[in-house]
Amino acid sequence: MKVLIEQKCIDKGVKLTDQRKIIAKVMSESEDHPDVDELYKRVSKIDAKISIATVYRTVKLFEESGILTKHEFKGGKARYEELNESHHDHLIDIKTGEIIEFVDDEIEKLQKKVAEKYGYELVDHRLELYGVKKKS
Amino acid sequence: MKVLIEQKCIDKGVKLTDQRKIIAKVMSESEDHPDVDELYKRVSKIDAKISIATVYRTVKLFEESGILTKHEFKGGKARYEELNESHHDHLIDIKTGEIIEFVDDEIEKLQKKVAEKYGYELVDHRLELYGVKKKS
DNA sequence: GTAGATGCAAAGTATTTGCGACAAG
DNA sequence: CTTGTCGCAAATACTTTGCATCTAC
Repeated sequence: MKVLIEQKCIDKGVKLTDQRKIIAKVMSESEDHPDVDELYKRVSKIDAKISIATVYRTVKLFEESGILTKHEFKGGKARYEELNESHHDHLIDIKTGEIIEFVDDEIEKLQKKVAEKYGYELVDHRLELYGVKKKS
Repeated sequence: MKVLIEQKCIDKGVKLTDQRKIIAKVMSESEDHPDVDELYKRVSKIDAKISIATVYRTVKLFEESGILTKHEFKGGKARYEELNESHHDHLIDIKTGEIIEFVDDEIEKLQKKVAEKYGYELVDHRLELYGVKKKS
């Protein structure tokens, strides 16, 4: 069963205000990777009085609390996605903007190996593939 | 022998103004990945009258002409690097900001394979490793 | 000579912040 | 109660652009 962001806030001791509950709900229900503007539009439908400053403050707070993760894909605004157990990278369709999530254990291993080769411990990484759909 | 950016401009039919020659020279001589501000500082030492708007316009032009490449590493400003034959990715020291360039053919191949698995032709990619130096 | 480049300042984006009012625990 | 949050508008950081002038080819 999916753990709601609201529950994660409680678990992590993040104070729950009405605004945060709405933002949490909207992000929990989002299957895509909305940017702040899009998220603001969605929460505004539920409560038109929420300010965009609160949305910015909240996504930042959620990110720092390990609830959301921020992506900055090429040539776009920052987008947010719920952070859950399963790590994945992204394949972006440069024509349509569609985003496909993928996992490749072998690439993960090789990344760690590269970092180690240079005497580093891998703390974070970013792997994005940009492609166009092949005609089949 | 290293091909200067100025020569690349001639080859690609990019008009060479005094300002562009200076920016080309500074980038050709840069071993690092300067952001626009840093580049502006460097060119200002040669010609203090160059405006930052010209620097912005020029890096964009050079990027579109395939002479420079732009990086937007996590939590920083856009940085530029000369684009040359050898593709490479980056390992960034999150403590010092040091950037190490690396190549891993196996990762490259796997990326292409992942894209193909989803029916895409890989057009571009971004791979960045963020790490901390290990005590040896 | 002319299309395109430049410098300047103003405008545009995305995001952050100071502050007084307000609400969660 | 009291600490932290909110809404608002102003501020910031980075980048782009309109316009009159200038310059490479």
